[in-house]
Amino acid sequence: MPLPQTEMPGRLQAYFSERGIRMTQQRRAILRVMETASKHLDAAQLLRKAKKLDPQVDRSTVYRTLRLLKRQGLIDELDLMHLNGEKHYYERKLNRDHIHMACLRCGKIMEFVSDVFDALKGEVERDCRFHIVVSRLEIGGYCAACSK
Amino acid sequence: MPLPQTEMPGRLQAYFSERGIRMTQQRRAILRVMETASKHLDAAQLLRKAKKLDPQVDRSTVYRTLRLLKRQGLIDELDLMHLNGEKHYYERKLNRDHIHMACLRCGKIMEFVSDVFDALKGEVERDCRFHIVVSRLEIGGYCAACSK
DNA sequence: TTGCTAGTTGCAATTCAGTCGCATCTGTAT
DNA sequence: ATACAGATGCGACTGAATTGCAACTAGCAA
Ligand SMILES: [Mn+2]
Ligand SMILES: [Mn+2]
Ligand SMILES: [Zn+2]
Ligand SMILES: [Zn+2]
Repeated sequence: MPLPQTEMPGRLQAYFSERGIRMTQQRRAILRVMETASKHLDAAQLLRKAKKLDPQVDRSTVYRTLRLLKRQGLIDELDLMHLNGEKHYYERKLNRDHIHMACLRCGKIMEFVSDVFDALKGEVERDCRFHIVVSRLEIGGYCAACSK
Repeated sequence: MPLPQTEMPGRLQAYFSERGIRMTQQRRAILRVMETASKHLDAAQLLRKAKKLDPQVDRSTVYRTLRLLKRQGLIDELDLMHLNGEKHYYERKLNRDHIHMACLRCGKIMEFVSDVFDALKGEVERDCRFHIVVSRLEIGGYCAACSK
């Protein structure tokens, strides 16, 4: 009978074992938060949520795990226009890349998936002979509600 | 006979007077550096260069002027994939937006202008009814030389 | 020219995000 | 069970950026 923590491993945990990356209590908590997060989290929010699953998680472990997840290409790092300080935000990398729009007035963050974006990346790879690993398109401006 | 500092005002200085923004010795130095910079500068580099024109320029004035230039839409702020610490980079906003690519191996920064990029921004404005003020597409990956 | 004043500056202290060194601990392979 | 590479917690630290405040000055009006 498997332990509760290892039941239904999320995709991030699955990647870790596939790639032979060591799993720890703290990483389990952090990965679970990243997996179930509904929105972009900064490191402090991630720490707070992870501590609820395992009070023993430390800030430096959060940062070290974020670095690992970035290196593995499992998460993306965002500025979200640094509307609120210099911190960065993180989200799971899903199948399809998306654009982020941040409203400079109300702070709302919107996401947008676009074939044109994919075409643009294809153009860069082809015309610049540049092998893309990670891409971030972040747009600042005014949302529909704030535009008028 | 005009003073040397006011001869041939650069475009940034011109914008300042057009918009009734006060001009100071320190701002003159900072604007001149931004105008003549051949590449993306971080705040510390900008400070060093500005000090050569006016040794009296202070770090906080550099940051305050950068904030002003950003608010006025005269410069863009970049991460350049934070390849070298958490600092940000700045460049004059020119007529045409461009994409930044950063090689994760050799650190080279490349720029790329693309109609597809412009089309993508058009799509965002139209489909999301989002009024774009500033946009940043930053790509990390491997340049042609480093790809093989 | 001369003052006036709102806006700007320098400075030092401060905040804040993120990193690091090291002793200790633990996941995993044997 | 044991060994040990690798991960962790802790606290100190770094580096980027901000701030409060007294002093200064650009730009304007008299
Ligand atoms: Mn997102
Ligand atoms: Mn950033
Ligand atoms: Zn809005
Ligand atoms: Zn390269």
